Amino acid sequence: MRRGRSERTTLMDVANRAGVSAITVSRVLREPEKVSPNLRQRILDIIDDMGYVPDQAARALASRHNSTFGVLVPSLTNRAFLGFMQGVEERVRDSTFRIQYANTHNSVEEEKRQVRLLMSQNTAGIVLGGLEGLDEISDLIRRANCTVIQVVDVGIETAGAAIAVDHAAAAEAATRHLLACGYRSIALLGGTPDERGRRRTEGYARVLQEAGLYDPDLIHHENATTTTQMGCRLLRRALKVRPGIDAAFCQNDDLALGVLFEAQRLGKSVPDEFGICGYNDLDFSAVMNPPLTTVRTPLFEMGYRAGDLLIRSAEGNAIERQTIKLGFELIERRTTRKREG
Amino acid sequence: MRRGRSERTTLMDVANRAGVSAITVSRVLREPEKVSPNLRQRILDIIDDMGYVPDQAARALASRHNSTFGVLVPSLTNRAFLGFMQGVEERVRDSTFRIQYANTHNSVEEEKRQVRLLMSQNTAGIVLGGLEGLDEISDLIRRANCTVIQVVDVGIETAGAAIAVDHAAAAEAATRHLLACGYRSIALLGGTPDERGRRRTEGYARVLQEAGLYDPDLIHHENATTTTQMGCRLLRRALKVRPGIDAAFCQNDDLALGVLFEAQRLGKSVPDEFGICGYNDLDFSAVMNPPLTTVRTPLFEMGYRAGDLLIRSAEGNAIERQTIKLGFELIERRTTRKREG
DNA sequence: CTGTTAGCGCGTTCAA
DNA sequence: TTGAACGCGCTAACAG
Repeated sequence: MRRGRSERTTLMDVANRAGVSAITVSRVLREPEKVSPNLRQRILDIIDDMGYVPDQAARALASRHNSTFGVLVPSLTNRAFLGFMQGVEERVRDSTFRIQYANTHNSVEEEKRQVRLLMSQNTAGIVLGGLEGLDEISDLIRRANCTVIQVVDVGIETAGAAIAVDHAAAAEAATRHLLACGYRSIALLGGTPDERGRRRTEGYARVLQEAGLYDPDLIHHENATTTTQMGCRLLRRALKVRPGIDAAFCQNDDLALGVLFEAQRLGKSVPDEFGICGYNDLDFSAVMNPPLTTVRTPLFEMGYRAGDLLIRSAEGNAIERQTIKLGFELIERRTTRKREG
Repeated sequence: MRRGRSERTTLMDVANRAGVSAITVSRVLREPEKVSPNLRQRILDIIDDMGYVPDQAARALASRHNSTFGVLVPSLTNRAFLGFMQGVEERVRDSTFRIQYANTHNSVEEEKRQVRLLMSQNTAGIVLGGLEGLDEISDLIRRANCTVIQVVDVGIETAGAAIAVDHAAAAEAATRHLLACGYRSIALLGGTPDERGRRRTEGYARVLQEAGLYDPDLIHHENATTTTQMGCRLLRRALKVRPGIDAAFCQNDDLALGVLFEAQRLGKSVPDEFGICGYNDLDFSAVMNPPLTTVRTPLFEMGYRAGDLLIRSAEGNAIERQTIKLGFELIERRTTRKREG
């Protein structure tokens, strides 16, 4: 039995054994209907017997295309991106395309490296889930020989097609809701402030400024991906700086979960004494005690639409520079009081 | 300006512009010290200016190797795998290798397809995070022309190197702990029962059988990835079938979180009336109210070690058929009573 | 339905 | 330090 780094079986090996030419074996694999049934079956048996696996590098080189999509996400630990990835998968799953993910760790440099790597592989299409270094990367995108779908915020100039959500407006809606519930000192808690986060912060600040309630000392970030433990820490920190805060708008539901736990531990009753609003409507949010008021972003759909654009483009449809704008929804549950009036 | 699917810039284009031969440009990229500084810089400038990106397919075909590792996980939604993936990343991050992930959706067929795809690309190494269809896949592994690291349970025959954890023993420890706390009717709650899950179930069943407390109607699964909402549903189902259950051993902490929420809603006090033990010690487990008793598995380290094996192997070290066995730890927190006696 | 010829873009090998 | 010739494994285009 062969083992380890043995020489690879090639198309030619199979062809020799079958007594046909290489192209016939190639056809059996790609256009089986063009080969007579008998011969086809005989070759398939030989392929199976020899354990032949086509070399994608050679295939990609010869045909000048590749049947995998690259999906770049800035973080693997942020559950928001998981919802997004599931959407892409769902759409791509029963096509002939495969997906490969890569993690850019919120780094523009890494993102550029990964985009280059994907381009180097003649990837059929790329989804860019991040939102950093847009200027630096748009040059790369323009030069790409494949479709690139960007997931961005509204109002951002993109080099190609894009899926956009208005994060600033979503944050405004959440902040307005907290005000409408009668909360007056609303903290903003978040992790590494990426572009999306900055836009949410803007929306939050705008509403509080209008209401004359803005205070920069209400804003707290840690430089890492959001976690539930971080939520606990941020609430303590916020309370230390401004003991009078009566609500928190969290940049992600996992933070909100931690805030709830910590508030309970501090003896603050939610929502009466302290209001919490999350972001993204993750799995656990609906079943917490009390259930979490949050902003639902169409994570899955964003992924699905991105996958759809990729596939349609790969099938030869021009998708050009369209930007698909998707909405959000404020889900009022029980971590905020009933609205006044 | 060039845009869209323009012809790709090749090594030859760069060489022509520089007035040198292709191989010199190739050397600038791979063995810069072998090209005179002046020429090197001039070529680098041209490469930059033309936006040349080497074609990995051609490179892989010519050199017969590739500098990316493939990491296959059965699920993206299971946070346990995220910890694992982070471990791999951490080890691989500042090497010259890149990582590409693929999701096998707990499907043996998909796993085989992905392994074939990776092999087709002459991937430098593969990590197999799943644990399904081992027999069917070991043939593929043996034929692989790259190192394959499997993440498995102890006692499983693997074709190559492996990282193993004794899931049955971990489940035994958890179940024994619940018994020691005085719980007598212990439900087992889980998602899609993969091989790991089956082994945990075995460990759980063994301990309860010894104690004369085993009852198949205590075991509940849903055929999907575990979620917090699933935890709520499973607890209700378990209580409907056996109203007298006084504890739950959950196959994953997110289930345990849901079980806690649901128990609170049902007015059951945790840990006095109802005990909960989780699995994996996820981020939120330490800060829940009350904090979760759980089994900590070395997810990050498993990934780190897998990445390490891959790199050492790619650097030419023989890593052969070793199996690295890693331990687990029962973390006693407050969702279980103090042990009796 | 099957085969022949040519070449994808690069790295290896050997020579200058 | 640089280059020429060749081939990696496969597919496109055209023949038969």
